[in-house]
Amino acid sequence: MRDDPAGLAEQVSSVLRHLVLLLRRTVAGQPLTSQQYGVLGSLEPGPRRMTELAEEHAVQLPTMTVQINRLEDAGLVTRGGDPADARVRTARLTDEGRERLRAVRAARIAHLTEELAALTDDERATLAAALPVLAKLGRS
Amino acid sequence: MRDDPAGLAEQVSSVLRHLVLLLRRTVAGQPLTSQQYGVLGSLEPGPRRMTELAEEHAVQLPTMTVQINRLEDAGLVTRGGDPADARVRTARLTDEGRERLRAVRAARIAHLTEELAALTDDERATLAAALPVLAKLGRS
DNA sequence: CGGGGAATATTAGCCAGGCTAAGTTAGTTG
DNA sequence: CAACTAACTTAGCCTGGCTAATATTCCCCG
Repeated sequence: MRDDPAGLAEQVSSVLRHLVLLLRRTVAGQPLTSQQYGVLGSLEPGPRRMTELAEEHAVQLPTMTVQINRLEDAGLVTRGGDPADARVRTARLTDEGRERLRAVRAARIAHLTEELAALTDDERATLAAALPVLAKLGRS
Repeated sequence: MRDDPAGLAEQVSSVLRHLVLLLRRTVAGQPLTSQQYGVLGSLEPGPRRMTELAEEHAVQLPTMTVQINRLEDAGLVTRGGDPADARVRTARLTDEGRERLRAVRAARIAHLTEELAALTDDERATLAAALPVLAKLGRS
């Protein structure tokens, strides 16, 4: 019963639910919601336009507008424009935003590292082997 | 660099983000939100009390109250009581709720099954091996 | 017993984060 | 140059979290 796709699907579904709850707990109480953290992460390489951000986060444009508004109010990003097209607006990290991103990322990695440290070497190896497979899911 | 917990943590973190987005897409447009689906799933074996449901879903009691209110309005669950303790209230699936749960679950499993069918046997085996490890994360 | 604290739920009011619809401003094109 | 399209923003609604404030009911101890 473990190698048929349908049976496996049920197990995967159940594990995914568990991981979602885990992530929720990991994020609770941090100074950034996971969505805000995600957006900041997208800005790390440099300024991005609103439409790009919305697409990358699988979200409608108005939703991203509001997110950026909040981040701007918090002083973590600033808005800019494109000299070649006055319709487009860009968001860019402020220094404070970059620092905040760094700190939150460090906290998350530390948290996960702790979880992983509780596993055996074998378990970590098994997990590492499966990551590329998980990453493939949904790429179709 | 692949077997130190910290490096692994970064990879896991990234894959988790991907999976969260995948789940979001899977759920979009279905006749039940993932939270409602989750609650209905908890009711499948039989009536449950509010506190139990809240704990199981890692949510405060008032949040669960509201969820059940909505499901009740939708005709998918009914409330009951405990003859032995008049303080407790229980939620139970209606026939319609049971049918809805069945349909949504089938759709989700079908979707995941499709994803999994696109993998090779080896990849499925790798994934299956890693599921118990993933399930262990956060149990500490 | 009976009165007070603990347990169980609910309601109310707040916020984040989705959505669609409608409005604005700037390019593009016939 | 008028009309369409593209890029955003604003407004208004919903779900789903939270805490604080009630109600009820149970239970224990004096």
